[in-house]
Amino acid sequence: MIDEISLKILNILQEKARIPNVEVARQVGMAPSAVLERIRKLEKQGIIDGYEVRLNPERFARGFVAFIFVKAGETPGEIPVGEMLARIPEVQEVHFVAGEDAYLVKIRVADAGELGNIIREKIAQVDGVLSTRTATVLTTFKETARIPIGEARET
Amino acid sequence: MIDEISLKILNILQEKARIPNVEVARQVGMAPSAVLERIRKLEKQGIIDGYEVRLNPERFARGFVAFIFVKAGETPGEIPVGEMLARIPEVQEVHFVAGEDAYLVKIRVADAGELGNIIREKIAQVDGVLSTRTATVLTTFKETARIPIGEARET
DNA sequence: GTTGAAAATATACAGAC
DNA sequence: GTCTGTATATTTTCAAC
Repeated sequence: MIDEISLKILNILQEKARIPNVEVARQVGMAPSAVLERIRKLEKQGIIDGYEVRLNPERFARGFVAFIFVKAGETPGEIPVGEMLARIPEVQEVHFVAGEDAYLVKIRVADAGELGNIIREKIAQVDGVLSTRTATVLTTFKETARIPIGEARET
Repeated sequence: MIDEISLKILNILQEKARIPNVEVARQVGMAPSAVLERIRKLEKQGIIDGYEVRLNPERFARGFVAFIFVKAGETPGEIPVGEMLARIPEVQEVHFVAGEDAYLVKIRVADAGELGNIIREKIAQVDGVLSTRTATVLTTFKETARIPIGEARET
């Protein structure tokens, strides 16, 4: 479904998404129009989901990362706790994890103080939340949304 | 350090990073050249870190997410466990978290089987790794690297 | 920051494979 | 169906203000 050339194009875009089309064409050795057509098709097929700018969190007072396990006892018929948590702007990720009826929440804030405020004022207030357990991050070694492609694992 | 106009530009780019410059200029009501100059400056200042294409993980057999707590007893003088974990391609995030001498690892794989393989063959093999505890994700409610800007929180 | 013109790039399209 | 090559439209770049 995805051939070698498209994989190469995707790899180039993963490296540097704002690269001009002609440059991509040069790197894969094809005419720009052909590359453009492929990219448009990858977008329409939903293989390319979109393009994002990556901002430096430190520069926006968002350098402090924490993961919070949120235990919830859902009440049927209401908005799921996960959706309520997702609406908090500082929250970047909300996953429901197996095994303990809990959500795992990734959050980015300025410092420990702000973290405490949000847990108390926003997370604990969500209907159905029973308890939270927080793990604050001291050092980040890797943080990317990139997925390795090229080993012919396409579906 | 960042004024209203640059914030607006960043918000537009966060919405849709591959938008043409002239379109950004239209939206902020300035000349394209001025917008370009601002963007270049934001890039040089490291406020804009880069641009990324967002690929659909499902289409690359990477729809299964898990978080793994990796307990480690570091041996001084060697490569930190966190760095070794970061080198595993399927691993998207590695954080050292406070309180339990443990790393929190986010990983994307095809399925539970592949997860088991990687834990056994790659993670458990890293020098200094003592034990792992895995939480597999059943549902993801939110997953973004976007940080809310605009509330004048800039540093 | 703006304008305006030159250069580069993106897009659409016709024809070859 | 995908590629190349060409034309046309749009955007980027850069100098002058």
